[in-house]
Amino acid sequence: MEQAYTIKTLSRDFDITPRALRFYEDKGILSPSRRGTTRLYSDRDRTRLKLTLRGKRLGLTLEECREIIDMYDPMQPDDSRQLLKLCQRIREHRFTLVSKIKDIEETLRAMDDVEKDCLEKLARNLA
Amino acid sequence: MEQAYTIKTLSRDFDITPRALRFYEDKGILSPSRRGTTRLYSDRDRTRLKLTLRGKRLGLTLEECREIIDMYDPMQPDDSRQLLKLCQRIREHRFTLVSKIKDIEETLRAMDDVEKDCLEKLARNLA
DNA sequence: TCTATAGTTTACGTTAACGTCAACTTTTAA
DNA sequence: TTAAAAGTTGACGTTAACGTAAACTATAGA
Repeated sequence: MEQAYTIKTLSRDFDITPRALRFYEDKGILSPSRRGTTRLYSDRDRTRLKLTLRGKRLGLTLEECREIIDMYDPMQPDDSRQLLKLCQRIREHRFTLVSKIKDIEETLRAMDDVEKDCLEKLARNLA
Repeated sequence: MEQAYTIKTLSRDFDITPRALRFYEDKGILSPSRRGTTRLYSDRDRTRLKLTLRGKRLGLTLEECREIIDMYDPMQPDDSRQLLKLCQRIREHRFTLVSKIKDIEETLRAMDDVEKDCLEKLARNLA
């Protein structure tokens, strides 16, 4: 069954402000229905929000988040031309994500080195 | 031997504007020396810049980049107290990086699903 | 019924990360 | 020597992503 969320519960669940949720609506990321004048968020809104926040953590802008989420939204076209385009976009996106992982792994390696030096110094200090 | 880079070559090498380099200097990330009034960037500046841009790609602010880079900068203290603190910061940082990798991996999985659906639809269209 | 609590819109404020002049100096190549 | 190219310092402009305050409305519980 379709669950509906108020702006407060959703903001609590994801630890963001109501202001942010309204802002995301302005940007076309969320599109809650209304009971009277009050916003009611659907499960679809919920997952789109989740994806948005994940994208943000990875350094994407809200606009980029929206593009990608729209692109992957369940309702895919039947048009072969569009489908092919989607596949290509996926390839590109995968590429940037993989290179991001590489960035992170390089950073982790550097951190390991520093940590090693650090522990060695500590050891010498204790000796 | 110590290499020195002009603002133009450095901006070309990393594909950013001179304005950005001056801005990073304002923010305490770079500290080029001067020949007269002209900036001369060292190898240290170069690696700090590289790390900064990597941090940016991962969604860090310039301030966060600076903090982390300063923290990891070769000249580590000898004070055990400081060294221990550094180790703890490394642990925390490692944690956020690892969770970022998880975010990416989840995204990649979702992309795989979409791609699969996409290719299946394409196949049906051709049949 | 009345008040407290959520919710709404409108609008201006703020911070980060530069872009974009403008006005000036310095250096390099012809 | 002189003109073009590169560099410098202000200073103001811009965009993203909200924060914040004001002024108002709706609704739910005592």
